[in-house]
Formats: sequence, structure tokens, C-alpha cells
Amino acid sequence: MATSLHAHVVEHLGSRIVSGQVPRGSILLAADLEQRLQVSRSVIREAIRVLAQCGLVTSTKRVGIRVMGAESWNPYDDHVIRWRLASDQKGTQLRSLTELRISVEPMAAELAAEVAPETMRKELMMISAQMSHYGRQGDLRRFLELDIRFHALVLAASGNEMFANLSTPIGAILRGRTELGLMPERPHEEALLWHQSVADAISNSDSASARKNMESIMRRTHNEICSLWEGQPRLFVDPAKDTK
Amino acid sequence: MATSLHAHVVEHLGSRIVSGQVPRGSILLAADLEQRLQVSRSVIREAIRVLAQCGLVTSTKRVGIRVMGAESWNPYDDHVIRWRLASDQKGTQLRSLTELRISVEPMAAELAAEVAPETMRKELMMISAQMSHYGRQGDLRRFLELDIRFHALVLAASGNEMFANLSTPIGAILRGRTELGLMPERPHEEALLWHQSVADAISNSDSASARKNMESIMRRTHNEICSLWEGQPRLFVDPAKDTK
DNA sequence: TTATTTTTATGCCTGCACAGATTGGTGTCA
DNA sequence: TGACACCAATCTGTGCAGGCATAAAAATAA
Repeated sequence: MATSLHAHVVEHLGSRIVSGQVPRGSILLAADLEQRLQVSRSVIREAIRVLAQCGLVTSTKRVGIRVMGAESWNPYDDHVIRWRLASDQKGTQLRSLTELRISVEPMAAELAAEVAPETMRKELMMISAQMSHYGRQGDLRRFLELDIRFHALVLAASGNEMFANLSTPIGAILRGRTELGLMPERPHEEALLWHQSVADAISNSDSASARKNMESIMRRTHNEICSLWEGQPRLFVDPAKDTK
Repeated sequence: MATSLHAHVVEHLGSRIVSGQVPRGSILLAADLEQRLQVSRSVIREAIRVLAQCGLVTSTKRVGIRVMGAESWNPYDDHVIRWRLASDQKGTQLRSLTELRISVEPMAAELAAEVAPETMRKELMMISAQMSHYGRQGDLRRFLELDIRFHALVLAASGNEMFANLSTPIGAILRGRTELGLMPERPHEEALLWHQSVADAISNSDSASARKNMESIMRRTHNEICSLWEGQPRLFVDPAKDTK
């Protein structure tokens, strides 16, 4: 996958920092990394640049490359999200993402009902019909893929690119949920109807109904997986960084 | 500010791409950029790496550095947000951010009432008291700074780092609103009371009231500035990128 | 159409000079 | 003696210049 060399280095260092194998406050030296990873300076430097962009490190002269703590990480960076999901902070990351989607998706549904282009409304209807079909049939694999497409499409149809951009990590949540066996044998009939109702409402420009039914989906989805992060610590980021 | 050379190049190229001066689909050549900007290859390469991370460009062998369209940009990247706010997409960016904060802040207030540490609850009370004071006095400058701190603190107190991370762009919205003269002579008494009520509710762990009052703030804030983006086009990102 | 060669821009490597921050020493003054 | 200001050594990232390797598009041949 990661074909280029520097992408490998980003992956290597990033995953180790996020997992805690390289603790916060550590000082890395570019020259060391060259030797340890057997790559040239240019590769190291480009990788460090990317990691600095993610907030994982800062590099200063005469001191080296300082590893930053989790408060500094960019929680919207796809790399960071992936690494966190693969670490023991998985619960915390899933909770944050879920709280975010619970907040956002009802609004996205409401907006979609107002502004979505016709093609997207039609596609939404098709997808929800197929979801009902495969859901009742108990084909969880196909249902999962349709579910992911459904939510991605609602987010995109809102015409808000910040919403649309959440489809990848939200897809990751949904995949994680079924992989961890948190999905029932076959989807609840209620859930199927709610999805159908969201699609109908968006199709009919009924924004209130779209929001309401999406809220129902969110409530149930939350109940189904909130057990995952029970007892996980929360991350309180002090907003004292204003004091430049 | 941007002390390092490569940061300058990032700034230069990034702002030009976002503003449309370098149109999507353009092909930049590293060798050209070296000459035009009078910097060395390593600087160009590191800058391109950062821009690629933002989704502004992709560089492929034998073809060059391709400038991507707005659908590919990372809408949560601080650079991208800043550049968009400085371009003629300002309206679109403000709308997206506002829709996002309308979705998120009520949930943040609700969570804060449940999980915020004691120090943050107290600070929130202090800030809201000062907001009332300077607000009634008509000191808009101080009120603005307090308002920014208030919302940043609620987001942080939610214990959700994805929420907390939105404080910077949300602060930018609030600043922009007063700069553009969209604020009344002095804050509405209602707004002051709502802020006070949010702080009280969080302090008393009354999550329902915290959400309700924050929703009121959001409703009013939306009405005050939604005129800014009237007629601005929406960005529909087709989620067909799943077809790897 | 299909296979092969050529072209060409990025990816990667290395040696060198510079800038700026930390550290420790030096000297001055109380 | 001890506190403090100043200066120099040193260390590490930053930037520069050039070279070779390689992959993918384009042109050519089969």
C-alpha cells in the first residue's frame, strides 16, 4: 500500500508515537533515525514534516525532534485516527467519533432534505431499499457496505464539505461495530424503517422528518456501542494556548 | 511568523491554489518551482509533502505535481480553513463551520455538564459573569475575547478532543462576525442570560438545561450571520472514492 | 491492437555550509 | 565568596547543490 519510502517512515514513526511506544517528551535525532531506519536524510525530513503537520512532533534546532502529547495531535487527521483506532486508545477514539456523528448526522439529514441534488436523493432511495432487502435476508456483509454508503451519502448530500469529510472515519466505526460482533444477528426492523424514512424524507424535502428519523438511528447506534468505552479516560485539552 | 523557508513556500503555494490563482488540474514542475521561488529542491519537496497532506496536490512520477480540486482538500486543516476564509469562498467556509458548530456545541454543553472537571466549571462561571459585565457595559472588544474563551472552554470541557479542536476556527468565526459589524451595538440581554444559564447548568451538572440554552445561543447566532452566505454555492462531494 | 523502447520528472542519496539555540565558561561587580 | 551578565564552543535542524535510480507516460514498432 504505502509504496513510497517516506510514507513508510511516516507510518512507522506515527504508529509508534500514537501507541505510546515512543513516549511524549522523547527527543528523536534525525541522524539516529537515518541509521535506525536505514534511509536517507531527505526521507527522514519529509516524514518529520508530515508528522509535524499532524501535531505528533515539533522539531527545533539544537534540541532535536520532540514527541508531543496527545493534546497536540490533530484529531481530524486520517492517519491519527487510524493509528488511534489501532492502539489502546481505541475506545476513546470511537467515543469521540460517535459523539461527533451523533451531533452531525441529524443536521446533515436536515440539510440534505433542503439542498440535495436530485441524483443523490434517488440514489439514497435505492440504497435504503437494498438495505431493507439484504437486512431482512440477514446478509450482514452486504448490509454493512450499504449502511456505510448510506451514511456517507447523507453527509455528502448536505452540501457541507466538513460533514462529507467525516464519511471515512464513520465508515470505520460501522466496520468496527460489526467486526466486534456488536451487531444483532440481523438488523432490527426499526432501524430498517428509520433508514427508509430518512431517505423518504430527504426525497420529499421534509427536513424535520429527516432530522427526527436520523436522531432515532443515532440514539440506537449509541446505545449499541457505548459499552465499548466504559471507563475509558477522557481527554481534556486546556484551551490556554491562546496565551501566545 | 512563518520563519522557516519551507513554511513560506507552503503559504505561497497553498494560498494561491485555494484562491484559484492556480487552477485545479494544473501541473506544477518541481524544477520550475525551484527557479521561480529561488529555493532549493529540498525546500520544494518538503513544502509539496505538506500540501499533499492537506490534499491540495498530489505528485506522481513522470507527470509532476497535480493541483487538486476543492473536493479533495482536507476541510479540517487549519491552513486550508485560513486560506479559504481569505478567499472568495469565505461565505462557503463560514457556512460550513457554522453548521458544524450548531451541531456540535449543544452536545458539547451537554457532555460538559456530565464530565467537566471542577476547575473548568468554575472558570466557566467566572467567564460568563465577566461577559455579562462587559457586555452590559458595551465593551465589545473585551466581550468578544471572553465569548471566544467561553465557547472554547465548553468545547474543551466536553472531554471530546475532536470538539475541543474546533475552538480555533470557531474563534475565527466570532472574530469575523464582529469585524464585519454583524454584532449589535451591545450584546442582547437574552444572549447574556443564555450564556449565564449554560455556565450555571454545567456547574450544576444539569445536562438537559446546558444543551437547551446552548441551542438557543446557536439559533440566534445562526440568524445573525446566515445572510453572509446567501447564494453561495454548496460543495457536493461525491462519495465514489470508495471504489478503490 | 499490442508490445517495446524512449523519454522525463519525481524519488532517493550524499557532502557541505549556515543559522540559531543551549551550555558552559569567563570576567566583573557586590 | 557568590550572583549575574556576557561571550564562545557546540550541537542539530535548515537549506543548498548535484548525482543516480526508477517508474510511468508517450512514442514507436510489431
